[in-house]
Amino acid sequence: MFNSQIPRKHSSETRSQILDAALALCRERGLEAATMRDIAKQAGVALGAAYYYFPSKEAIVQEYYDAVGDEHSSRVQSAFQSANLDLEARLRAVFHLKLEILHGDRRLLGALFRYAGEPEHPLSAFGPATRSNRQKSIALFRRALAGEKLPEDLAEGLPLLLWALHMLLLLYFLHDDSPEQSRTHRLADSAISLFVRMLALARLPLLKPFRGGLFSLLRDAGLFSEPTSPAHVVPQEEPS
Amino acid sequence: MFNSQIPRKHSSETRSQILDAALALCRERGLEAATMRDIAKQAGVALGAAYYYFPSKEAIVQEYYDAVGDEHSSRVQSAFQSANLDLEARLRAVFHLKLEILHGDRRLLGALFRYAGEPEHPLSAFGPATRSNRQKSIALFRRALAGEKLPEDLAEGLPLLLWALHMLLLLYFLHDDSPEQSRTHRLADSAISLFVRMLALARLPLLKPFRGGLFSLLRDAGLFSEPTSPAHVVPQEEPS
DNA sequence: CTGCAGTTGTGAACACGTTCAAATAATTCT
DNA sequence: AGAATTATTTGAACGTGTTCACAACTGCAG
Repeated sequence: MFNSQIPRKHSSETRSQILDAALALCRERGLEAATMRDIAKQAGVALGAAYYYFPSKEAIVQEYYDAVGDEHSSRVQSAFQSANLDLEARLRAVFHLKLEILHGDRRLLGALFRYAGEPEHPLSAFGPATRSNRQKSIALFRRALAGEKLPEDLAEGLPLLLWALHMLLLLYFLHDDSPEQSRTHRLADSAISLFVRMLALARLPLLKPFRGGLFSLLRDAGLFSEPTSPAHVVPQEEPS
Repeated sequence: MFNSQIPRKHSSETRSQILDAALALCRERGLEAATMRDIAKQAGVALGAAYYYFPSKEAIVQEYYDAVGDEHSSRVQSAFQSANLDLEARLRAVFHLKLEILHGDRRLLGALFRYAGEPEHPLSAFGPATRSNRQKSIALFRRALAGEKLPEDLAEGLPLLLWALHMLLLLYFLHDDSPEQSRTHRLADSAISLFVRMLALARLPLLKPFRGGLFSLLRDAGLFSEPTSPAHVVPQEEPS
């Protein structure tokens, strides 16, 4: 009553009925072909009800992305706890677990990049509105690198770099029509192996200036400041 | 009469009137806000006429992308001929000329990535339908690298890598709200400088296995086969 | 029970991109 | 020239995502 800041609860099961119907139809027919009217009908509600619970059609699949992120975090955590993995194995876990979760949902994933080039759009994968998701994903890579005794500059830059690599891999995943997307999995392994070997090399003092160059490049880009204050995207941020 | 294979001419000026109106309105209001009805009205034709000359709204801005590609090729060629530039200067020319052409058209550019994740879409930036454009762009980077006496693997892989880098830079460009996108320009210079220094390093035999790793990674991804036959995307290709 | 306020649900209506049958203009053929 | 064919142009109509004024329901205070 006195604060409407707290996200509304939207109780009742209607919400998940709509969500389930939407995801089922999108998985079956693809994103465009699944119309809001079909979704509402399948959920057993009127068209308007869907818009009572979700601001837009894309917001429904955004919810799916969020769920994927949570599932990914949870599975990675389990994997890291259940065994003592070295760096390469940890990275493989992060990559392959993501691909496993997404397996079979490629049609749903197409919209991931749809608004990538429109910063002001609330569903832009690189925009401010999806920041918390992004940070949660980057944190997984930071955890995979934890305890590797890296120089400070690398420790700060590599998680972001790995996340970017992971986004590129998802893009490839979407275009991969090899059976079971086996190509994407092989590509992930090759890339990780190469990454780990280069990391060993990067520790040599000989390459210090290059690391510095990469680091200041990323810093100048404003990509580091994002976690605490999104410098290059949006200024408004209430003081917590 | 006997062959309708040759792309129809679509004579008359109506076509360019529609194109001009569309680009003007999109530049002014953004892509979504410029409706086909407004475009047709501004061009002084009926709604249907726009669809007689262009298959879709997005196809109009695709035409813009094509024009940008041609303009870019032309300007790069001039720059390379007018002076004897070293590798770094050539790369700077390619990057900055592109940014110059795009300057002021960022709202038009948003759609570049819209279908990136939907391979079957005719406007997917990485799909088969836009292949010739892509190849033209990659050729520019190949030309920038020409005469650098590179090992064969690098000579084949680097143009593609630079093109990918250039796409990432465009993505940053779209999100860059610094005045005149100065941040993007600085980022380009840093990245190019870093690239050139790493290239010198990459020539050392010490790093051969890494080059090989990167090369086979790209080859496995099927990214090389694209120029002559788009292996991983689409099979149908008439024997020329 | 009655009112009443908040929540939940409805479907007509809007603007959009797109399609299409039909109308008109241009060109070619006889 | 007139006829026939093709190229261009028109605007109504379709299906879409989304909005909105309203109806129905729920829980609770009187």
